[in-house]
Amino acid sequence: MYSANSLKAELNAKGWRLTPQREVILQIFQNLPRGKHLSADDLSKLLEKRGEEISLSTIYRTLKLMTRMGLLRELELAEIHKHYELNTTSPNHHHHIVCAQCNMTIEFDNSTILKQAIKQVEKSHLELIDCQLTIYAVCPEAIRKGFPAIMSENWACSRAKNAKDKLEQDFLSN
Amino acid sequence: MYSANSLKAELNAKGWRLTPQREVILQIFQNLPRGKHLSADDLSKLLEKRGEEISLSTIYRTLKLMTRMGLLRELELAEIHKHYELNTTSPNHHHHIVCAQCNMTIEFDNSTILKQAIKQVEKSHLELIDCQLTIYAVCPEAIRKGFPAIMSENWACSRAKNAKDKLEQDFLSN
DNA sequence: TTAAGTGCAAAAGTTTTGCACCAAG
DNA sequence: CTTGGTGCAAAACTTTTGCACTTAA
Repeated sequence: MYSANSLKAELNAKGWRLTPQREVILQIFQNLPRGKHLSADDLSKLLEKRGEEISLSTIYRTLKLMTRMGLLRELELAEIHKHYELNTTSPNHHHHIVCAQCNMTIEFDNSTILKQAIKQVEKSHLELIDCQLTIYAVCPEAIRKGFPAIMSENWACSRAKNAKDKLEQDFLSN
Repeated sequence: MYSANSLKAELNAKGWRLTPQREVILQIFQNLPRGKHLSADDLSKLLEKRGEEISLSTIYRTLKLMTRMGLLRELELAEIHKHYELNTTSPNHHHHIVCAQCNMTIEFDNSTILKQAIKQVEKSHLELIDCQLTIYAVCPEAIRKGFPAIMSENWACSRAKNAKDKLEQDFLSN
């Protein structure tokens, strides 16, 4: 977990500055319940709700910066746009399964994957920042309903709906 | 490799139709050299160059459809927008390493990853469509130049530049 | 002090959609 | 025939940028 001080140190070492905006944003991600990700827009709305509004441009710039620094991971789940979460090593490092039909997302742990990533990166003489295994699959409900067609474009299985409700209930509306 | 006939069968089974546009698009992906990916826009330009223009809306709709069908894989590499390639099982199934600094992309094979994905999917009672391990790393040149800061926003290491030139030379301009 | 960071508004892209027409099955 | 697909143009979004003003170091 990053303190404001270590963030400052890391930024300053590169000629960058610690600003209140950057501190707040990192804090939000640090307090995000496991398994929740935020898009630029989610983050903006959340900040607004908390009365700490930060301009969208700054949000975009900060997300990009922190991703490049290796502090955040950029998730590309399903067709929804980019989401971010904290980039942590063990014990929270995890991967995702996404339903190709309804975008439902499940997290899972798997230490073998990280080991393989380390192996590959060493082979290419690179420095590892993050690795994400994204599995695209179809959930049983979607299969039953006749994947991959038949259903309307914005059909979502009940699991996906629950997950979405749960996200809002857990986090965005408090 | 999909023939026009098997594509037709798969589409028809779901109440969809085989159109010349869909056939051409699938064919393009089938003939794409290994390691090349196309964005919607690349595909559009390529088709135009070949004199088989297809409207951008149709391209977007087709890419989405084929991804949902499991025919294409949607790649989310670096900060560049979505790219697509054929979704193949062995021997062409592969994964990507992306430089967080310059977006250079390297492909690699690793059969362990697919095995892990199958394990995870079975555990959740899902049906596998695709799995992609994306490794974010920093290339040596970027490290030397002082990653993650100092360099300008659109700095790219020489490897990235070469890779980009190579793509154009290999494929887009012929 | 001074260079980096922010917010705003505008611009640049990318992706989606409504609708009339076309064509596959 | 009938229903799904296409192309076009417009709309909707998301993300980036130029610029004047702040502010961290």
